[in-house]
Amino acid sequence: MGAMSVKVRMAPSPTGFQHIGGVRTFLFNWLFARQQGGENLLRIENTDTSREVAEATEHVQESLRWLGIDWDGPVRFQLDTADRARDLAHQLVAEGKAYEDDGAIRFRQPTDGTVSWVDAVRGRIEFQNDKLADLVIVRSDGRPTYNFVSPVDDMLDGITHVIRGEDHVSNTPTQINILRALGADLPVYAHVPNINGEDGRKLSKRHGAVSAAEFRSAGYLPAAMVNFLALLGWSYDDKTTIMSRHELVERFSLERVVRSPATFDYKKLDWMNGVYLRNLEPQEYAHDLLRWLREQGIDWDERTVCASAPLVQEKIERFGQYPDMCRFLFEPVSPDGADPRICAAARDRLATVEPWEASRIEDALRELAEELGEKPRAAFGPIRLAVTGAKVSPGLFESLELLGRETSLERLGAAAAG
RNA sequence: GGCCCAUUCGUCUAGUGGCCUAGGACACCGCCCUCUCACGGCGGCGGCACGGGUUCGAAUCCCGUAUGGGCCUCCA
Repeated sequence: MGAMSVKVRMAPSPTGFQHIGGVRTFLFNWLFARQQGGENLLRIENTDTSREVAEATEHVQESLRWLGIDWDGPVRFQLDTADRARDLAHQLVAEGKAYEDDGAIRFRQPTDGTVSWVDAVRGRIEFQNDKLADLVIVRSDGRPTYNFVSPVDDMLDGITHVIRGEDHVSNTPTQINILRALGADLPVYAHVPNINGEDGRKLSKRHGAVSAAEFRSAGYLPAAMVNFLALLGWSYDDKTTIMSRHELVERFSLERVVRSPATFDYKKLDWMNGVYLRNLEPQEYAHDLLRWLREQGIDWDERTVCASAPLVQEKIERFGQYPDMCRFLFEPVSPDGADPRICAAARDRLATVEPWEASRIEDALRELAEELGEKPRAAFGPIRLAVTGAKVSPGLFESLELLGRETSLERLGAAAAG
């Protein structure tokens, strides 16, 4: 047969929410597996089977599904191999490669020489064996520990490439020694850099959104998230930034993953999401927007939402900005501060516009502005305020058309009276 | 404290000894467009952490220092 095929794994901890940094690491696993035509497993690193774990597990899957990061075969659980790991630990004891200590079992590290490996992203890394502590591999209560089960599972699953966060670099020499003691082949290790907040510390709540779910409810598109995340610690060349999922799969390589940690740039994500939003077909944009609104529990009229979609497509970079921008189409507004004189004149002029469509409305209002001796900018401001209740809105004429003559005149009238 | 890792514009990065008076993108600033906000166009600001080597030549190689991070749990 051909060369051994690639098999990687995504190994989340069931913590209740999926950190975006973890997602990035999973994305690298996924990109690598898909590009190599290999397998990508999902293995939950659980140590118990509580209801919380079950919910967290479901949450992880939901986040990955949202982003289109799929996995092969059933979801695996670290706990499932606990018995097997325990047996292997006893085998190591029998062979003198581990020993009992206060009821626990400790792995006996080699006392001299070095352990090293050629990391697929960081190059050669070497540790002195005598600096490695004898690791507890089975607790006194019989539960195997993470740093034992993890390599054991990798061995059992036939993992060829361990792609994980750089915080595992220090665990690697011990895991390698364990694998060797077990007589297993070593996988290729690839330690990818961390993602930090602006202060150089681990990305956390105080920096902004951190979980996949938060980005979802803020109105980011999966394709934009994937593109952005892929570029955090990896690049294709010196000028390409917008890449489709397909292009990413085609171009990804571990060799081009950088070694230094990256800072999460929310503004760049916003920009990129805007690019993706603007590139959507109008139909698709309206559809995605509507779906997002429904996910948020906002039940604004579907036809109006769809009709307003083209008005905002070039104006917002996240769906989360839509409600504030278009609320006036669905809820009453308060026209505080709108110049009564202009609003009254606009109401009178608009009353006879026929038919009620943007271009006619525009003609009428421009004429009016000229008659009033006002610059368009000065004349339209009060009208916008009266009709949309805000200083920023979609195009004024289109907004008026969408709102309808009746409501528009009402609002103008209210502002004229106020 | 010990071990390991990292260090190019504010941010993500290109760069693997001469193509670099260091390129791109985001952000920022200015101008243009313009009914607001955006979009788009044009221009600008801005960086090789520091110090020693090696070399005809260093962002690129070596050593040291500084700074930041990770691990050192019967956590994962």
